[in-house]
Amino acid sequence: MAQARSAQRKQARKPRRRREGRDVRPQQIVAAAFEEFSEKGFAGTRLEDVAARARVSKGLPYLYFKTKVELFKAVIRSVISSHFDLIRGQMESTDLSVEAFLKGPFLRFMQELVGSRRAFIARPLIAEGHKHPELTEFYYDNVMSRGIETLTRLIDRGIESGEFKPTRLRDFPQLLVAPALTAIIWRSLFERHHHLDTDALLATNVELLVDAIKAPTAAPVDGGAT
Amino acid sequence: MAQARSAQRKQARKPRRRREGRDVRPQQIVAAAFEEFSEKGFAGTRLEDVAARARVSKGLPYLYFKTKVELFKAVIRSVISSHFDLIRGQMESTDLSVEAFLKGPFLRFMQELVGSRRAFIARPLIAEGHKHPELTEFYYDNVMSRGIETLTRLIDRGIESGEFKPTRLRDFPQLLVAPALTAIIWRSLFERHHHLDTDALLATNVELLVDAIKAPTAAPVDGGAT
DNA sequence: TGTGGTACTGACCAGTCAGTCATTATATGG
DNA sequence: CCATATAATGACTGACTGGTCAGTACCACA
Repeated sequence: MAQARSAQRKQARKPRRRREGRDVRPQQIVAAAFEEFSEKGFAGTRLEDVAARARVSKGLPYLYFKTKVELFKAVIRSVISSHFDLIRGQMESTDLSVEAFLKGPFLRFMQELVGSRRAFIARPLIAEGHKHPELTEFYYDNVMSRGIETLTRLIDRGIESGEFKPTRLRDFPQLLVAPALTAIIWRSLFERHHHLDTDALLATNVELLVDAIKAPTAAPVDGGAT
Repeated sequence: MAQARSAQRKQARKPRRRREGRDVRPQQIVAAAFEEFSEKGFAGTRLEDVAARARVSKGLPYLYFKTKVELFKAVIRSVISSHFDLIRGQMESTDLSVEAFLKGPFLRFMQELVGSRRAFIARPLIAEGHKHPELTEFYYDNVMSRGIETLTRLIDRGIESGEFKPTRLRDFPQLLVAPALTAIIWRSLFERHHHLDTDALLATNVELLVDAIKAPTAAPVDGGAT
C-alpha cells in the first residue's frame, strides 16, 4: 500500500482542513495567546502552551508571528481596537446631555470593560510595557491619546452648554477613568478573597465627579462661566 | 563524632558580632534587589545582577534569603511598611479638619509616593502578585485593608462633624487613591514621551471629590449628621 | 496514481537562570 | 600564631524555553 511509506508512523495527528489553515489559524493562535497572556503575563507564558491551547504544534505560531513579542502585539491589537472605537463614536454623535451620557453609556462601557476578561491584558501591559516601547506607543496612540481627547471634548461641550462649571477636570479627564484601572487591578489581585463591587465603585466616581462640576440648577443663576 | 563534645562546649559562648557582615549584608542585598525589581520586574530580574549591584557574589543572597520570592517579599516589606504606617498615624491623630487633612498631608503623601522610586515596585506587584497569594495577602492586610479602614474612619469623622454630606464615597474610599495608581502606571509607561502633571492630577481629584461631598456652608443648614 | 507545493510537526539547539556546594578567606578565641 | 567557626565565593548543575528546521501529511491537480 501507499501507506507503507509512512510506515515510520508518527503519533496519530488530527488531520486538519487544509483550506481553513491560512485563514483561521492566526485567529486561533491569537485567541489562545490572549488566554495565556492574560492569565500568566508575558514572560510567564510559554509559546508551547499557547500552541497546545490552540491545538497546534509548537512551531506553528512562528509561521505566522515572527516572535513572541509580535504575537503579543497581535493580541493587544485584537482586544483593544474595536471596543474603544465604538464608545468613542458614541461620544461624538450622541444627543444625550453630557451628564446623561457619562452616567449612562460611558459608565456602562467602563463597567463592561472592567468585568470582561479583556481587562486582564492590562496586567502584562503594565508589567512589561516599558520593555516594548513601540507597543506602549501603539497603545497610547490608539487608546489613551484618543480617549483623553474625546473625553476632553465631551467635558468642554458640557462647559460650553452651561451644564458644567469650568473645572480642572477638563485638564485631567483621566480622573473619570482612573477607578476603572484600580478596579481591574483589584480584581486581578484581591477579588478572590476580598470582594469589591466594582460597578458601584465606578458609578460612585462618575456621580461624585459630575456632582462636583455640575453647574447649580436649583437657583436661577446666569451663566457661571468666568 | 569526637567533635560533638567540643561543639557542645562552644555552644555556651555569647553571640559575637563577626565584623558587620551578618548585620548589614541583608539590607545591602534588599536595597540592591529593590533597584533591580523596580526596574525590571520580578521575572526580568536576575539574582546575579542583584548580587553584582550589592557587590557580593552570586551565591550570597541565598545565604540570607531562601529563594527569589523570599527576597522579593523582603523588598516589599521594607518599602511598604514604614511610610504607610506614618500617614495612617497622622490620620488618626491629626487635629486638622478632615478637608484640610485631605488637601494637605494626605495629598502630599500621595504626591510624594507617586514621585518616588518606591512607586515602581507596584509594577512587579501587579504583574506577578497573583502567582504569590501570600504576598498579595500580606500586601492587602498591611496596606489596602488598613488604609481603607483608616480612610473610611476619616470620612465618617467628616460626616459626623457635619463637615461632609453622607455620600457613597464612604463605601469607596478607594476613589481617593485611584488616581495615584493611575499616575504611577502612567509614569512607568508613558512619562518618557507624554508628560502628565501627576501632582496636579492628584490635587484635582481630591478637590473635586471634597467639593462633591462637602456640606453646603453658604446657607445655614442644620447638621445633616444622623 | 503520482507529483508537487505547503501547512504543519516536533525533536532539537543554544542560551538563560534559579539554586547548590565545595572551597577559600578571615576574624576571633585561646 | 594556630585552630576553628563562619562569611563569602563563583564554578557548576539541572531545568526550562524561545526559536529553528529537517522532515511529514495532506491536498490539488494532472
